[in-house]
Amino acid sequence: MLKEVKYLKMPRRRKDIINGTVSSVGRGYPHLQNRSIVMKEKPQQRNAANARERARMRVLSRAFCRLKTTLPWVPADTKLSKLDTLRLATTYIGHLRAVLVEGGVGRTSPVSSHPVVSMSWPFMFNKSGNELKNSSSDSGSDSPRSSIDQFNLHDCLTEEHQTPSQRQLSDLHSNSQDEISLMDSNYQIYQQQKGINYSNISSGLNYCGNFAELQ
DNA sequence: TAGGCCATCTGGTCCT
DNA sequence: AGGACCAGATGGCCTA
Repeated sequence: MLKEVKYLKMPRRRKDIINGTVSSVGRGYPHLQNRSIVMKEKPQQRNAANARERARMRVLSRAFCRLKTTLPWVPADTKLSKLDTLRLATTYIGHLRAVLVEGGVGRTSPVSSHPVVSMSWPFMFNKSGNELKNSSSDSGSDSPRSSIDQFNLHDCLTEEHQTPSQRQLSDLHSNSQDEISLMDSNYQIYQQQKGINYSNISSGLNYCGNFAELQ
C-alpha cells in the first residue's frame, strides 16, 4: 500500500509541447525520434483522452487493490504485484472449488489439493519470522515483496515451523474440521493478534457483488 | 546495476 | 464524432 502511495506521488513524464508540436524523445515512439510530429488531435482533445486513460487505469488499479484485500489471509498492506494478485485469486478460486467438490478437509487436505508451489493458495506465514506477519508492523522495510517469500498452509502446519497459534490451528486441522472453518478460525486468530478486522473466507466469497463499487 | 513493476503517453481500433 | 479499450514504448522507483 505504501508503495502505491509513493507511485501516486511519483513524478511522471510530462508532456513536452513546443509550439504546437509534441516531442517524441523519451517516449514510446522510436520511429518518431529526433523529429517533431504535428498532432492529429487538438491538444485539448489529447489531454482529455489522456485524462480518461489515467482514470481508466486508476479504476483498474483500484480493482486490483480491492481484489487483493478481498483475498482472505492477505493483509491489506501486503505488497503483491498485479500478476501475483491474479495468480493468488486464481488459485484461491481453484482451492474453493476443490473444497466444494471434494467436501472439505476430511477427504481432501490442503496438502493433497495444493502442491507446494510458491504462488498457491492458501498462503499466509512469512518464512523468515515463522510467525504471522503484517508488513505494517515492520515499517515496511523488511516486508516480503510478494507471496513468493511466504509459506503456504502446508508449510505452516509442519511442527517445526509452528508458532503457538499455528499449533492451535494444526490441532483444529487434525480434528478434521471443515477446511473453510479451519481457515476462518485461523484468520480470526490472526485478526485477534493484530487487532484488525479483515474479511474472512466467507465474506471473501461475496466479493462478486462488489464489482459495481469499483467505479 | 540489472530486472521487475508501475504509471503515463500515444495511436489504432471498435463501439455507440 | 467521441469515448472506451488496447497494446507498445518509455522512464522512474525499488529491490536483490
